[in-house]
Amino acid sequence: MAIPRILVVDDDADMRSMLTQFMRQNGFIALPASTESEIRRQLASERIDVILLDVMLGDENGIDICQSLREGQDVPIIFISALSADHHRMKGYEVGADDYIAKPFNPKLLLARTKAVLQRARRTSSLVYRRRIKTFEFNGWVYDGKQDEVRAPGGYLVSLSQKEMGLLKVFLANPHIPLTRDEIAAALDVTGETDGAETTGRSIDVLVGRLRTKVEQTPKSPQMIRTERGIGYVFSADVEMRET
Amino acid sequence: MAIPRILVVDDDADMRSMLTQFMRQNGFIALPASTESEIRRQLASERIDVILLDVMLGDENGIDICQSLREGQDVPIIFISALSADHHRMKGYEVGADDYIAKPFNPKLLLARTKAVLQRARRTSSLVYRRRIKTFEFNGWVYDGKQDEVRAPGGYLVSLSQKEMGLLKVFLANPHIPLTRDEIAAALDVTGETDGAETTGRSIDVLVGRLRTKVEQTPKSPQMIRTERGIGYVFSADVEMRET
DNA sequence: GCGTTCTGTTACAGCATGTTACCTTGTTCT
DNA sequence: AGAACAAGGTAACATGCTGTAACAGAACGC
Repeated sequence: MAIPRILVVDDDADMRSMLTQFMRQNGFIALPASTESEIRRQLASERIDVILLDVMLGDENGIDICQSLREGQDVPIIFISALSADHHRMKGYEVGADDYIAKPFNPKLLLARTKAVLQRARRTSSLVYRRRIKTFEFNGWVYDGKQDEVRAPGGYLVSLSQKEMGLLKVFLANPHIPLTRDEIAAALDVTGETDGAETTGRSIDVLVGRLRTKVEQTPKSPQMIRTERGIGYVFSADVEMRET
Repeated sequence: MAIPRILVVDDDADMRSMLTQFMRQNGFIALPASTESEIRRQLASERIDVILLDVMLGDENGIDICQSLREGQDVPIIFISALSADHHRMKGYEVGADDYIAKPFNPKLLLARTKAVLQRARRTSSLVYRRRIKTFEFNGWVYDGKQDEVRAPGGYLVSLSQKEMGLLKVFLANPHIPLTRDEIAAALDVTGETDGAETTGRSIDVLVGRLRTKVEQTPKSPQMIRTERGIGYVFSADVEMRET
């Protein structure tokens, strides 16, 4: 594919130029921006493949910007932030970011994540569920994004742990697409301190098993969450998404 | 038949010219294209026997293109991709590709596959079952593509392993056509890293045997999956396909 | 601080798949 | 027809992958 174009958004001039230079040295086309209006101007005039967005932009708030961009756009967004507190906020609040990196960050990690996000975007919808989509329906089940809760076919509320819920959302955002354990892990640990390549052991398997016991009628012969031997897992139910 | 005409689709100019030249040196007529609209223009104005399609086409997505081409056309398509992750996607999501090659690819392999696809196309429908076909019926048996499950004449669910299921699908897509072990192996492992010529040993035989024990009433004298001595196997039942 | 819930790790058991070896069946040549 | 050979069938084994129970540490709520 053509060279990826990255929009670097930061109101601190040093940081901005540092980032753009770094990305350029690594084979990307990096464009700087410092305010929301600049972002919009760039988006309108150029093809942009991914946005690196500092959470704290002086007056403007990165999270708000992200959400408002999401209204119309579908460009992948990676957040950068110094505050570990933001972390938690992002986790709970579904902002619509595709990934998240803490400052000071490991350059290699930033590169790895950027590439991962690009690849993902190129293929299909991104791994991360988007905020504006409010509800998912599958096989009579409903995930209500507003309440962040899941209901079984009868309408009964099913309580999932955070990770289980996260995993389900990853599946819902990628129905019929086989996901590797690594991809799932990357999508779940927005925090992931580890370098890209590593495996977390069998934790994904166990998590999948736990989710199956809660959402599959017969966990022993799963209908929705299928195993792809040697590859990973696929969510094989048709998923309907609604915004209302 | 006349000289085969190949449409080489890649947005990277170097890659495109490399591929077209290579194919020309090997006796094909190669036509370049870089966008979906170019593909459609070529298809409309020329006879095209096979399309080599890069999965990643900058803005446009090869997989989407493939699917949309499939709506109207039946031209064989061979995917080319650098990402081994795409692999998995293609496997799960039944895209309608006829074959798949990883980049960097072995030129000999590319040639072999292209020729194989051409021959196949000359015979009948391609080896790969198409996603839009939802259901196959044969001898009272039903393969339900939506659930990806198989039911015996009484309506009983029969559990097949992934490979067994894959093999069955290959047969269903090619009823009455003798398939060599190589063809079957190629259709099953979309991964096929091995060079074209090799045999995988007896694994196909064993797999056929296993499938027979599950779907043949009398596995000892198989009715549907017949052996063609010195050649391979034929699925000799009439298959009815439905989309609903 | 203390119990509860969540999450990751480990270990073991059970499949799925490929390989090998031996047997059966079919073919070919005298 | 019979011997010699080739090709396919399949049981038995080997291996690697997955499911899951059980444990331990971490996170959380009160």
